[in-house]
Amino acid sequence: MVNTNRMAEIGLLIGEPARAAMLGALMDGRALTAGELAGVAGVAPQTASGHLARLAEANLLAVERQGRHRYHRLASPEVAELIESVMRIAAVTLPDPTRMPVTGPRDAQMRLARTCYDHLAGGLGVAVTDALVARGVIAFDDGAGIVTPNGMERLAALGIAVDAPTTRVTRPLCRPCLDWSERRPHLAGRLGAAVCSHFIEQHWVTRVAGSRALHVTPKGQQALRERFGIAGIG
Amino acid sequence: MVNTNRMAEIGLLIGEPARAAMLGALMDGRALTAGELAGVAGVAPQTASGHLARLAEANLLAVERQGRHRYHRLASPEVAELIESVMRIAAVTLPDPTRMPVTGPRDAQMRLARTCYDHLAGGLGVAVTDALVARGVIAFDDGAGIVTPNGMERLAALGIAVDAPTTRVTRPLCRPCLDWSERRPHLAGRLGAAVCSHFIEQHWVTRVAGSRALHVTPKGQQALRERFGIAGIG
DNA sequence: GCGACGCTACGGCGCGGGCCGAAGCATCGG
DNA sequence: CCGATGCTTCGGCCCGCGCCGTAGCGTCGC
Repeated sequence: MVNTNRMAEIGLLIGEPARAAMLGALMDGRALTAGELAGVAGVAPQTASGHLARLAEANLLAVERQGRHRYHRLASPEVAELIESVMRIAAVTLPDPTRMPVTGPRDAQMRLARTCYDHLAGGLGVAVTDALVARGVIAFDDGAGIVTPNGMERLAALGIAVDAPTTRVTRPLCRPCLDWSERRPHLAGRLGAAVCSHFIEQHWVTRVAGSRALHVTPKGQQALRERFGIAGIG
Repeated sequence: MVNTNRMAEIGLLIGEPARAAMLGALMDGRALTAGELAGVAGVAPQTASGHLARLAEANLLAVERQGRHRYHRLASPEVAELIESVMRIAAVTLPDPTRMPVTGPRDAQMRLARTCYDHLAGGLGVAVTDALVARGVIAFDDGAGIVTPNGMERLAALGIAVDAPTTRVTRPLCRPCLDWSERRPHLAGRLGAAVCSHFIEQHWVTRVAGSRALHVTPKGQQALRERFGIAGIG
């Protein structure tokens, strides 16, 4: 039997506004310093330090020191999936509709294009996913995803290479990820990460400082039109 | 942007031993009374009542009154997935290995066969899943699952019918579920639920009172051998 | 109607933990 | 070497909340 006390510990770690904000900020998959995380959480550095120590001690975060900075990132894709589950519930089961989050320009940009741990999400993520489905690269069978027999070749033709399976328990190659803004599945898993990396390497998108939002460059808009038949993003 | 405060609320609800125990107990998909849940959590009825009210108010639980009893169940499959995510992290990232759960006879039975929300898990769940893969009914492509083109016919031949897609956002038909004891994926989703229902209706398995564990009947052992080529379970 | 039972509402106790100020350690720049 | 910066440790304040005792409300059996 899974220890329910251990479950409660996990919940308690998420169940504090400052820590929840930190975990949410780390959902872009990058590593942030303790100071930056203190900023997003809106607490003093000492407070943040304590929170981060607890999160790291529980193996939810991985810490790496570089000079006088300490970089923190989510310990594993499994932790990202956990946070994602929480976000999905948080977005859907609002007991009081009046508490809906405020929508501003930053919110709009997030909805248009952003990262979700290590893959594309928002309008861009869904559009790219739809395009890959339409082109017969991947298929979503009612909530589960697969790569079609010759899908890998077509991906290679697009210049997208997927890492060989890691030695550990294999992480899903092609996983659907239902996110809060679009309420529709988009491409996640190892393939989703590869696509996202490719978009960034080609400078089709750039990260917006201090946010999970992505900016689609003119070069990216051109690539989206010509290679994926997508217009009107960015 | 997803409200991080709302995220913290969700975490806080899980982050209390009594509530975590209740949510864990409800992972078998059945509805339990407030009194039963108080027993599971090891707290007085008044305390349990307060917890359940909070969980219901946050839409994590659905409540149904029947006479002088109040039956509580997880509000949705999404909530079950959330709890499952927490369990997965709880089982994997033990900071202190000495805190591993005690293994007893009850634990052994749980590992052999149990329900996971609404589908089969444990050794039985994995064995049945493997058998369905070997018979070409379903396929798991590196973590994502699909039903093969003629898989539905073969399922119908086995007497297993899957409900027509619900009107709401479709729940995955064939989803892999990685659980804590086997560390291997087993069949979940609507199809997993249909398989589990079929096993129970045919009296191949029976629920063990007060537990998520399942008992495999002699009739069930025969069916497993003849129809799925599975031996040595139960 | 009456008692038993399941559950809920209220009040008060006590503990855990979040918060920041002050101080202490490392690291970098000059 | 010295100051600035990033981060952590310690200590004390205080709020939140989990807990149960008591009491109240609805439902069932007789």
